[in-house]
Amino acid sequence: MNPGVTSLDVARLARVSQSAVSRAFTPGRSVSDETRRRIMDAARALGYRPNAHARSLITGRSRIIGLVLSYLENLFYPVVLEELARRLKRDGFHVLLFINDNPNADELVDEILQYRVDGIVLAASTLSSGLAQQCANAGIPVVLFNRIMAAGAARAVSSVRSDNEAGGRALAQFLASGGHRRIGFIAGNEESSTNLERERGFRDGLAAAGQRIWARGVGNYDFAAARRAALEMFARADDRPDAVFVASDHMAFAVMDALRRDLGLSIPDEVSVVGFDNVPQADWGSYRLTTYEQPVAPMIEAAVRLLARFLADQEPPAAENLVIPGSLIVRDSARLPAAAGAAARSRGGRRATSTGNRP
Amino acid sequence: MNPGVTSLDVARLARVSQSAVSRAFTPGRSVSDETRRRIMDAARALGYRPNAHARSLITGRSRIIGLVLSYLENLFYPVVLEELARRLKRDGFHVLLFINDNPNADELVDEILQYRVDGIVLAASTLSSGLAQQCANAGIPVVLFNRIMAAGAARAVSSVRSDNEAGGRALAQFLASGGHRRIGFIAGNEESSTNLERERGFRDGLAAAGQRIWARGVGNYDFAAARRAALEMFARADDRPDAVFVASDHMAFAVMDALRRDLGLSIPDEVSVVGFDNVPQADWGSYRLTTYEQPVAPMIEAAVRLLARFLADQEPPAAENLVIPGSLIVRDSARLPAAAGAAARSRGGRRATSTGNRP
DNA sequence: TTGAAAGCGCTAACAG
DNA sequence: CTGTTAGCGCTTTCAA
Repeated sequence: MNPGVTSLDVARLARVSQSAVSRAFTPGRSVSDETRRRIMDAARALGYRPNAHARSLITGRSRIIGLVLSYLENLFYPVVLEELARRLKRDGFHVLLFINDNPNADELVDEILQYRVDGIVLAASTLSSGLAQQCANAGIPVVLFNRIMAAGAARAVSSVRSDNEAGGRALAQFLASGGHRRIGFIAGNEESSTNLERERGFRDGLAAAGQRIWARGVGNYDFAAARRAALEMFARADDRPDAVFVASDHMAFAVMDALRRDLGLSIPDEVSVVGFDNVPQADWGSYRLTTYEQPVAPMIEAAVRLLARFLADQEPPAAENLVIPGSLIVRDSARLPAAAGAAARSRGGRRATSTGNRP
Repeated sequence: MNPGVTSLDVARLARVSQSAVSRAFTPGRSVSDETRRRIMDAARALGYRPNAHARSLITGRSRIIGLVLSYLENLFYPVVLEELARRLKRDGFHVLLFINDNPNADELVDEILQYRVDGIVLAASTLSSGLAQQCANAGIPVVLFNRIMAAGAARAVSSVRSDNEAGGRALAQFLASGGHRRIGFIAGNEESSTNLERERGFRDGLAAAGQRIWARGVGNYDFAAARRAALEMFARADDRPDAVFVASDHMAFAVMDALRRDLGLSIPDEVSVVGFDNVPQADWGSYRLTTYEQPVAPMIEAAVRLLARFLADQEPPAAENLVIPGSLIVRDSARLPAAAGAAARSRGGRRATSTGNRP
């Protein structure tokens, strides 16, 4: 037990001043080897650890980053969370979690601000932009992850996202060149920037191939809703889509299950399905989902750098809206373009970057 | 912008003392309505929020709970995380995340202790018990979630887990009465308490039916390793298991995919598969996994109460090791006992509690 | 109910 | 390199 061992206790035991103890525990401050040793011995004997709250009170930095999420069932978010926590740990930061699915949450702002987090990563695609704005106004750096501010909102907020439009376009082109002629789309949350961009890119891509969306449903980024949308879209046996782009992998799994189990359709022989995100499950044997990858690690890296820039600069730097290129991940859930077919089928899965190839 | 608005600023604007401001922001402290109104107006005008670090410095409580996890790919952990964060939020606590897969992590202890968390939930099944012990020694309440201390370790640490043994037993009994005679087992991490208990229960259940484990593999709670274990276990086409219990759902998905896709086996006609956890994906159409549920919400509730008791008491209460009963969730991945077969097959899924039935 | 004063544990100036 | 001093923003006695 060491209830409340303070730096002063350590100082006394080591027969040095309190400041010496502080220095010994602050990397980069100069202390003689001998003094440091005495201090560390004393600290160990007493079980002393610096109090992060007291430190943050005076330094003005908490070394805590707030992460705001709305739900975790879609594995994309746990992946983001894990990646972010690991990345921040390297820089000595920690993640304080805020889970909130209430779109307009004033009290959430209060909570975040009370902890004096050094920055916020907002990865809840359905949360109002107002939250980000309020935090930014309070002087806290905010990075929107996998989303952008609603139109017209202030430009003090940065964002990192993957290239949703290019992804939608690549998927459209892939389906079109695969010979599909009745291509459906199942949307996520229709107001979300992710869905808007993916759908726009998809429409553009189809248009370039002389096609348009043949059928459209809304899944709201929800498993059950996506299932219902798919069932409805494929209800009429005579005039079905021959392919669907589902706006997230998580919904795509629901769609694949519905198509196969409820409707007895074979994928990709009777219908092709493609998704977006490339979550780990997309590679699972039951799905082998062709999808567009969101490169989480580079996105996190970019977000952390944005935050770091804020913390380093006196003046808040201008907001940036970063777009990280992703890549098309070809697996087995969609019929392949004729040319690529034979070649790719014999390999396990293929990656084709929309902005050039990666090894 | 409100860089550093303090309670003193608010006090001056509201023409009251700093203490009055403090009281106004502390639920349950007495302030006159008039004074409170003036203070709140001033606070709003200034954009003031109390500084949680300063508060914690003097109260000795941070209202932060540390959650230690090792990885999130198994959806069980995101579910736990989300449930815990939501539950704690109700009591005004927040979750500080520590992701760590290094089994013996002294510096992790340092990090946790520096933040003066009010309690720790340790849900990393592979992390050494030493971590928990050190935190407990430092006077911080620790609750082990879904695991227990290694044998012989101190008893100052509480734990909450589901009834792994009963689960293993129920699963064994279910498979045995389903007419299976060559029953395999794929273990998780062999040192983990979860695996030990599940395996023990499973062996007991088989023994009660006059059987023993026919084949055994190790999946280490890892997707790829489980796949390999399954492939190896089923390599000899002539003498295969007719059922497998896989120690976690997450591994069970890998096993099902391997069995179906690589070996062309039909589930449950040629082989039955059962898992443990009942993660959301177990209900997905491609798997429809029969499994034993870990009742996360009650487990979290129990964990939070344990923590609350610590915080309320002066003397740390005696450690408790709580076991929360779970239930068998019958779906379609395993052949049913003959009697139950016809009845259950026509419904979507069945729940049979090991300690009596639930609606 | 309210205010004045003290101090939580630490770091940052500044001298030496 | 080291110590002294002051004070981060808050809550808490204690008196009034």
